[in-house]
Amino acid sequence: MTTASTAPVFAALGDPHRQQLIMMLARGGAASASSLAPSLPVSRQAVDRHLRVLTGAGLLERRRSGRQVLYSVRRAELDRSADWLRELADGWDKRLSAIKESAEGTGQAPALEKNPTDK
Amino acid sequence: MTTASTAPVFAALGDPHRQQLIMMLARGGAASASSLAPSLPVSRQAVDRHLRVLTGAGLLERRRSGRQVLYSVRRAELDRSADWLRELADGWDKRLSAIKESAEGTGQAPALEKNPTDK
DNA sequence: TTGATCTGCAATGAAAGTGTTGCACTTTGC
DNA sequence: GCAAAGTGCAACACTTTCATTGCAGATCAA
Repeated sequence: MTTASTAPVFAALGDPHRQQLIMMLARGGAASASSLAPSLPVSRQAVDRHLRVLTGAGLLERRRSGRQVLYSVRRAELDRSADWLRELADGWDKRLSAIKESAEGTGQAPALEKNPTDK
Repeated sequence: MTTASTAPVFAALGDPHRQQLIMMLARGGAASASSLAPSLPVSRQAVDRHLRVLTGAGLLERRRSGRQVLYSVRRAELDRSADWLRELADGWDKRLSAIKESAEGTGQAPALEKNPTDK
């Protein structure tokens, strides 16, 4: 399964400035740190560091174009993380269904209160 | 639109231990910090703090049951974050389509290189 | 009431993240 | 070559996060 490999992606998306940057890139197309910086209340260097964090998480792509470096969105990684969330939610849904069924069968409160890890 | 309100959720999901905890809760049902702690290589207090972070992000629900406190998954918040990701990916897709269309019309490389924020 | 179990909270320290400034380097156009 | 524009990187301060230990308080069963 998709274990903890999505953690860096979520960590990267966990910063408001980085969210803003990736939204700007998704809507406006590829852009450089210098061109994005004026839209944020931080320095050009700080923006570049954020973009590198996003790139490191696999969410962005870097490529050189003349004297500037352009960042653009990598959709695959977005999809992967969305899938992880969906699987998590579905797992929880199955759990709820199983509990409901069990409750209907026995007529009493199910194993929700039970510890999954007794030692 | 869903702006930066999902940032705390992603930040909460950005830690491997917290991912592990929420997966355990989704699969095993509600549980307390004490019962979850033996499955992780950290102390009971550390686990409780992680669970509180997840709760603060809206991902978990706390309720008292006798002498223990049980945490369980709140599906709504998972869905909200998954939606945010999907919108982001879709936005990028639309952008790509527009570029492709523009390229077909003019017969040359489109605005991918252009800065969206000129100042 | 007593003892065992579980939670709540404070203090502490190590580590990582965020943002800044300053400067060097590369590329481009004249 | 020279200047302008853009990127790369290092040092620094500040804040936050992660995890620990220790102890107090609450709850339950006998």
